[in-house]
Amino acid sequence: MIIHVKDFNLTTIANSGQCFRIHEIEDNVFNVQVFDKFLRVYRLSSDIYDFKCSKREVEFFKKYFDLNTNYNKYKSICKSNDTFLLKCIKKSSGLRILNQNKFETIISFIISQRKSIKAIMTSIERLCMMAGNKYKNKYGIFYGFPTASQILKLSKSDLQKCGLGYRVEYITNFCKDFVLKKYNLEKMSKLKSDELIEKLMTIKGVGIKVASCIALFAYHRVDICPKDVWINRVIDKEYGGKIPTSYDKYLGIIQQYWYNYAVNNKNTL
DNA sequence: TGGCAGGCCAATT
DNA sequence: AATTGGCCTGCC
Repeated sequence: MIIHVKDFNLTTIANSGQCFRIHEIEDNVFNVQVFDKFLRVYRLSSDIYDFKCSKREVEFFKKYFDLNTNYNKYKSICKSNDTFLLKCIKKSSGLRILNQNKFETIISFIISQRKSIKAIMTSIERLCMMAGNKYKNKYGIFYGFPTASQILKLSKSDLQKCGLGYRVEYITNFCKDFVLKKYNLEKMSKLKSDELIEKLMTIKGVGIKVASCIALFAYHRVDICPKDVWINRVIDKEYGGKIPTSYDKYLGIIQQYWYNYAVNNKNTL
């Protein structure tokens, strides 16, 4: 299915740190995995992509990639004298905040703490191979993201083989609570952003940073800004330690432009 | 090849 | 309220 879309760059998104299962396997060819779904994507030109899936699934993935949103409304919040942000936006065109699977995002960002993106990807891939559904298509063999009960079927030593370390108990704790329906992830969509963060932080192993990532990347709370070392560095060096309050409404989006610029220009920050 | 990586928690001031 | 040590492991 051919998709015409402006301001969408899958390479930038794959490296944006918000997702861990989008791989550019060769130039302009992508494997996209979202929970138990697989999508092959070909980039035909900067504005034309070929999504190899049914018409119905296209709607799912358009929502996933947030393609029904015009990002100019976010970009226009940038103050005209904020040359740093202007530069970030310019260098990060095509970036989008995904609408990710909530369960997968919670587990993934619990794993993310004190790990590099590469190490996160390795851990998640192993976890999927070990516990997820195996399926085959003409593009190869793939593994779905495991459900809570699939994760709970693994022994502690199996989980350790995924390189999860001390996070194992965080993950099994949450999976147990989840199957007991202590958390209704869909119902939590109704919470206000601060209440959502508070609720997410009741999960053991989820602090303010991980909760903010979940709120932004799975609940699409574009006002929430996860603050990692790079964002703190940007705030310190470019804004004298204080973020302009006029960005509040879309701070999560702004953060993503900052982050993308920062990690690609580590020497300048 | 040691130090660090996109934190969190519990204990301590 | 703010600071500190410990935690597991993979990666550069």
